Amino acid sequence: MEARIDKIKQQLQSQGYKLTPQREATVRVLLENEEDHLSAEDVFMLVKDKAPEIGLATVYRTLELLSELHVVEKMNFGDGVARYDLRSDSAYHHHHHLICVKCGAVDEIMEDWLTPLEERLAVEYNFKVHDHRLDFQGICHRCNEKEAKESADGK
Amino acid sequence: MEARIDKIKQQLQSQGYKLTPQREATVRVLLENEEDHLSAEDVFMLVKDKAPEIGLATVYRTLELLSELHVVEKMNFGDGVARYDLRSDSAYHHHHHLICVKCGAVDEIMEDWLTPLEERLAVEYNFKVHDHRLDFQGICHRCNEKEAKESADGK
DNA sequence: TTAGGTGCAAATCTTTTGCAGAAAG
DNA sequence: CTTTCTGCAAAAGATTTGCACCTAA
Repeated sequence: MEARIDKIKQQLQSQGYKLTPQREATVRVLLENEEDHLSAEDVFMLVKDKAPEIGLATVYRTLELLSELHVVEKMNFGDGVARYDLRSDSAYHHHHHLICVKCGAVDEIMEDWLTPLEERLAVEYNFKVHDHRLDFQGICHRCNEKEAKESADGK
Repeated sequence: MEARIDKIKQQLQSQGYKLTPQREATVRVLLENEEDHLSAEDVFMLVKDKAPEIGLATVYRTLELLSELHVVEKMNFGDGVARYDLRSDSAYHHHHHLICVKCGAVDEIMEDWLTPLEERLAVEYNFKVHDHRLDFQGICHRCNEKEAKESADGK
């Protein structure tokens, strides 16, 4: 974890930015919640535990900055708030979501399924892909299992 | 076009809703601009030509209603506004976007590339897919061609 | 006549910005 | 010192809501 923070510090410094205590606290929250897709408000509340004096505007500014540096990915699931995800090297470009319409959970899958499609896009549409995003809406394995269990119980 | 409006009228009526003049004007704007991905504000301004007395709130309410009925698809490209797309039967479920990071254009491709992946999701992740969304960010064919031309001109 | 619809204005919610002071090199 | 950063409060934008009136079965 410290190694990853150091790396982000270097990324910031190479562009003339500082890793201030507020930014570090924000990054730590993202690191500690890598599984989730936190909104700015979520991050703000978690950061407040570490640094109670921080302002929401600073969180927004930090997330925006990290987003520009491609340290986090800013995304939008259509619920009116932007969500932010730490972008580990291996996740880069191979990062899809399974969004459960029943319980709201967002799971990630890290397989790289789209490279062949991107090649087709270049050839057939003359479109040079920089990045992509693939989300599936449906019923997650937890809800499927729960339902299977309930109907087995004769419910 | 009238046939499609009739169909939407039936969809509304089957749920107890009416196709009012305002709603019809809104649907017509969507039909006439099927290639685009209009924001609520865009729709509002276009609808005003047909029905100047309409209010923005009505447009929002109409788009929301049509969205619930799956007549339009509400989506979000990360620029802070929701965009709405008429959902033709054939487009249903096979509707991907090519978003140009240079000029901002959003093109659509209608191929069905994901069915095999959805089968894998069901088997490997026990995830039952209802819908999906696939967006590519990159450079569109227009920008690619323009750039090719400019470098050919020795620019 | 009754439920559904509408326009308007006000309210709400997320995100951004201006500014004066604080921190870091 | 000078640039970058911060917190606060205000502003901005998109969307939603309350309400009184309207309209069609």
